[in-house]
Amino acid sequence: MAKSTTPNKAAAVRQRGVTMNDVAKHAGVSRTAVSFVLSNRENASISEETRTRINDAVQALGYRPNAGARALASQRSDWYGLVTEIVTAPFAVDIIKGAQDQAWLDHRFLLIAPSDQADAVGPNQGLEDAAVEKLLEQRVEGLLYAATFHRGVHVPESVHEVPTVLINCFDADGKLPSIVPDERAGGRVAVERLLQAGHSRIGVINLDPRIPAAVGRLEGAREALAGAGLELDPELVVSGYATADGGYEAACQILDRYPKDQRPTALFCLNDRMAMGAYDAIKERGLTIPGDIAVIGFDNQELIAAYLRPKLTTVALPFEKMGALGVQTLAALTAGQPITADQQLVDCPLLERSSV
Amino acid sequence: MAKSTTPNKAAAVRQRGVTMNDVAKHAGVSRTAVSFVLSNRENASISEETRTRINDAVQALGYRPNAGARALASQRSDWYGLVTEIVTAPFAVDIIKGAQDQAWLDHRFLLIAPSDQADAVGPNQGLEDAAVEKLLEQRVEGLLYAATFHRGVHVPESVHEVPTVLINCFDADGKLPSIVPDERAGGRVAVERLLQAGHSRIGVINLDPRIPAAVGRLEGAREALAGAGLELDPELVVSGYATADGGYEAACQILDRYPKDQRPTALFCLNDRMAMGAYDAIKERGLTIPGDIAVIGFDNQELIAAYLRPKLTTVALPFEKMGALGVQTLAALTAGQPITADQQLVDCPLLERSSV
DNA sequence: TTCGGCGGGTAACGCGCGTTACTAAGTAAG
DNA sequence: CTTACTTAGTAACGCGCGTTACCCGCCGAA
Repeated sequence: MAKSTTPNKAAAVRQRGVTMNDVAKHAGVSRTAVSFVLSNRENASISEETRTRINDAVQALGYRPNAGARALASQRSDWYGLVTEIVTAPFAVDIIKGAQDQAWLDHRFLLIAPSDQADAVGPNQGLEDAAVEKLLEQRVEGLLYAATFHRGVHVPESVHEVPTVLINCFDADGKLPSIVPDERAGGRVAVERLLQAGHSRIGVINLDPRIPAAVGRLEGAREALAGAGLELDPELVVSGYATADGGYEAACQILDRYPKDQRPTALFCLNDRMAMGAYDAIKERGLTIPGDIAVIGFDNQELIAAYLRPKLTTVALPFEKMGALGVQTLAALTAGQPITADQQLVDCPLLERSSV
Repeated sequence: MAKSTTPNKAAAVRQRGVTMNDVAKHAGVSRTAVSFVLSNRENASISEETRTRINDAVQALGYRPNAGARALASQRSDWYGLVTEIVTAPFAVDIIKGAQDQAWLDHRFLLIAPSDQADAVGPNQGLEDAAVEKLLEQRVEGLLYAATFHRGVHVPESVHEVPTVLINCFDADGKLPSIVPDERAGGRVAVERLLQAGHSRIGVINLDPRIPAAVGRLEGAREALAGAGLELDPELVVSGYATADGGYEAACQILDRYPKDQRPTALFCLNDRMAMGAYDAIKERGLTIPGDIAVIGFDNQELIAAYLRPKLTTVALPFEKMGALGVQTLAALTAGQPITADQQLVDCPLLERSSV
């Protein structure tokens, strides 16, 4: 095939890398000694002199340990598997970042495999099972299972063979530990912020009321209002599609329904995309943000929130933190901590920008 | 530590998984036979009967091959390494998706390691080298190196130990093959679209003129105009920060500089964030999109382009395709194809929405 | 002198699997 | 009846490393 003379060393002869044995010979010691030094065992007695001889040999030969062989011999791979639809539908990528960073700190590797939960009945049916299977073949020590949006999920059977933690979703069968955003506290903090800014008549642009996010955030809003001695006016809550268009329409409804002096002075949009649409509705009516109407969002989709004009004050979904926490939890489990099915709630911090 | 009685099988006794030997015993044959069957070797002669006996045993015992051991014995890992800052700054996540999908098809695994090119002088100095080192310890057969935005990069020395392909960036030292978007063709197609819609006076909101994306896209715009017998009026090209604010200001300049009848009727924004700002400037002046001013963007940042109102017509950066192509190219290299330093250009398709 | 302990190592087994001999029985050709 | 060739398999080595059991020489104590 390769007729050109351009060298491709790596492929031409898959050159035997330098092994521990080579190092041992070079240093004039046994391979065992090398092993002891490299994994600096406490109770091994190697003189300082040979120790440096060995280290020198490692340097000289450019020795690089073979992780696979080590895994085989030591019966531990230092790998976690992350199976997620985020690979196919990147919305919550920061989960990967958080998990990756934490894993890196813990000297572990993340094997990322694609899932496709979203249309598990579609053509990709089985992809997920296959992914888990592949990960188990790699002898991962634990599994992380992450979703793009907060919801209940059914996981493949085989995840139970190994410690598993769910991220941004929870086990519909109630057996596995999970890590999810504290939607309720987030909703509370959002509305409290509006109250604090002097608003008392607050419109809510709601998501599909059946999803956990909507339930939690709305509940939080209610709590915040209650804390100020107010109640949530059901008339001020309008649901819409979770898009800019949906937000636009919902905002139009709310804004046009009342005479000027009864109009809400603030909108709590349950996600940033809807806030984006609400912006248009508000501007279209010649109103200013936050002067006439304050807007607060949810999700902190950077691309929207940070680039809207004025920049959108919003509640952030703690993807990165959830990812990190997932790895930490998994580390505890693989270390032998008993597996329970509890949910860890992670705070959704308020991000102050300029729309309130 | 674990005082609770909740079981944690996986950690309690790291139970020896069932091995090929177990399967062999169960089927009453030698391990070799099992190996032959499982890797269904052509030239091995195993009777149909024992073949099914073995397969049955595999099923019965729930045997799962140990990928690590296989890699060790066969001297091939089936792993590619992907080192990228995308993990830390997710903008071009779709590269990962494309690569992942293709790898999956090729029965290979992607080991994703973080880089931090962006601030390679910062606290993460060395992260990248460490990442490559770790990947090599895992005996990856090839490396993918991806950047979040199109530019020249310097790669760690050790990548040369193994076939390597750059994605969305190119080797500043001119040694490695790379895969980059065809910015020029993209710029051309964008402006051609505007010309086709009848616009001849086109304003350009430019990026920092030094980056490859700006150079290419502008060049393409120039070509398109030349194709229509027009020239690019330098006065109509305004550079700004690559943000919504930058786009807003640049658009203001262009729109306010001319009397109504000399005003450009279309804006080519070199990225979607700037287009987002341009939208505001246009709407603020009581103008409509695309009625009074047509707008076309670049990048296809879904979160912006698909949610702006009207939805933004834009040129897509082919992240996913580049990722896939990266894996394919790597596959060819690891198969022995000679390594050359050429760049593969990938088309940037026009995405028609509603702003033209 | 003998015994035990200690510092400084090493031989050798096994991790789970791919692979290359090699064997043993059956069959066909000479 | 040999010889040769196929069919159906197996024994055994090695991949690179962790780990356990053991060994050897030396020194101080009994």
